[in-house]
Amino acid sequence: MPELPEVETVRRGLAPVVEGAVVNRLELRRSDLRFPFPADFQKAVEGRRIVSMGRRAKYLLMDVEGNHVVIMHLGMSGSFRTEQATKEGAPGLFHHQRSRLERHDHVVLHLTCDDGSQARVIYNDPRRFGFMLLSTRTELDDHPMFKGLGVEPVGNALNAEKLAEKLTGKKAPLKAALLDQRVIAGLGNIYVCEALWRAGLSPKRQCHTLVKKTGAPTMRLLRLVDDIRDVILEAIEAGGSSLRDHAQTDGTLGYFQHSFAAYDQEGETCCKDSCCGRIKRIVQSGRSTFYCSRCQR
DNA sequence: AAGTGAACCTGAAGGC
DNA sequence: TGCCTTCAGGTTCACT
Repeated sequence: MPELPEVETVRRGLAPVVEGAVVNRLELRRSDLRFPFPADFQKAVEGRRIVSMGRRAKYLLMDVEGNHVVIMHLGMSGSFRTEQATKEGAPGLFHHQRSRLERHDHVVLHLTCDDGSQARVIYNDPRRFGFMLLSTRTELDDHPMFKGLGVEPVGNALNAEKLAEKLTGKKAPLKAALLDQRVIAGLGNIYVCEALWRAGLSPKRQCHTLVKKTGAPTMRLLRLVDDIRDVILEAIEAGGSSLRDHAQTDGTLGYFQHSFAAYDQEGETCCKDSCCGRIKRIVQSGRSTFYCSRCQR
């Protein structure tokens, strides 16, 4: 479930539970996900207070007292859920309120929250493309995972001039460039398809055609930047997209999937104003692209 | 150098 | 029912 809006939704779900909480125990139920867990993972986290839960692109960043930062990525199928004991319940009751752990629950954070209640934060990931790594606040920007990462698609970081720079001279299809995390960090297959549909741009169009000879962005690139920003903000607002599993840590579903105009809409009529084309599915560098060949040029 | 495709891993869905 | 194939929100690595 992991493009930027889904990761941001997870961050917002986790923050109120984990911020200010002390990690009593970090339970690792296997030795690795995509990568082995850091050797000193438990030592860095156990007994310490969690300062904040942040995000960069599709990465979750958990700041722990003592300068450590846990870098977390959800891969394709990673999700978090939280369980909290009610404050009213006697401490002993908590044990009975907990659900059983399920298949693919790989990591459990046992917490004492800042209001004194007990909680568990459980990471589940069937495909194990996700990972957890350790860094420090001071070294974070130099971490190989973040070095070379592009700008965030929302806020002031993304602007047409900067994007034009990245696309100049590139013959690659637009779809591939927008998926490239070194260009813009946080977009994935869904939101690239949606942004291109909104901007009326073909995913097959070559990147350099959106840049003037002078290196300045074309009108169409300006439009694309706005559409990227809009679609990401709307998706965050909707709590992300829930496809095969839950997007939110309390088990509720995001609902942006009901707003898809292109993604996973193969065969549907294009709902752009006066366009009555059909959404097609093609494959680009091994991944599905959904678009309307009538209005996306 | 840049661009495409396979690989990593499991589960769900569809066809026969 | 079961078996087989295909596909999935990501990233990296090995080939043209």
